[in-house]
Amino acid sequence: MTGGREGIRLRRSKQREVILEELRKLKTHPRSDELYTLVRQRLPHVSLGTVYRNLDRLQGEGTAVEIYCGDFVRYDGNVSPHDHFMCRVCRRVWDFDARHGDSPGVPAESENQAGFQVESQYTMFLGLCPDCAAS
Amino acid sequence: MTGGREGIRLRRSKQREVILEELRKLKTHPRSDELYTLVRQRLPHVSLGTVYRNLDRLQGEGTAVEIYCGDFVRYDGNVSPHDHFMCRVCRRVWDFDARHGDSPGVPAESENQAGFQVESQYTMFLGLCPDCAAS
DNA sequence: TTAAGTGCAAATAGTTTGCCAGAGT
DNA sequence: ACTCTGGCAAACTATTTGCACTTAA
Repeated sequence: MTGGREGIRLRRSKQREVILEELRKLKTHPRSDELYTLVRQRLPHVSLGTVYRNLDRLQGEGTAVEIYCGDFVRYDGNVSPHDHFMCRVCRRVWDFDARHGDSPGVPAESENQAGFQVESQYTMFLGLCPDCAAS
Repeated sequence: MTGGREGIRLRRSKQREVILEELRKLKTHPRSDELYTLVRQRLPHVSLGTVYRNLDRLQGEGTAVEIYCGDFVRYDGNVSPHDHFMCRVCRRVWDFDARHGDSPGVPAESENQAGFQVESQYTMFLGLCPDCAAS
């Protein structure tokens, strides 16, 4: 198993490479349009559609993570399990460490609840960021 | 403090009442259009805009909770802290109990991280629901 | 050579909003 | 009466998609 779908030979592309590089550079969990602006500085002719198509593919491969923020989606190049804080005012997202030593929040024991197969999980903390709390 | 904004005298309305009743009847965390369909069975002339306006208001008052599912928002009439499971295939959402006795997932100790004020939190579990796992 | 990937623009779809009529206090 | 609230439809905006052209392999 290579992980790809049957019968489809995947190719690399400069665009996808740059998109992933720029995403990984950031700690800010950018929106698609923010990433689009950055990528365009290196590839002036990329289209927003290409950014969306590749982000969708990266997340399908497990190389990027989508963070749903209500009005839009933010992207995270850090795939390792970690949690997020979202400011209810400016809607920006930060990494947030709230895990205890004994893996809290893990589904009750080993078995899944009533046949639900948990593949991943995340905790979202909501509140005010330092900037918005100050104003 | 009544919780309302200054200078605005809030009124009750039949529409909002019915919307909240229908929302609370459900365990299914409906989308706006699903709720719209239900409410229209009791109030045939409600508009989708009214449903949105009232759901927004209910969540602003803390009477309902928005669950971001990517393409759309789901609503939950259960305001008490609890977690959710979302099926990655059908995108439906269920309540999910994964909390331990010692309040896991709470931000590190009493103080907030670097000035971030946590007001609420939730954990989302992602995976396959029994229905989609079977197919 | 061949089909995956892209650029572009138009289309989609969930949600929001302006406006005026209607209703709660 | 005063003004919050709703109905309706148009507007908005993030995202998706069709199509012809490029390009990796």
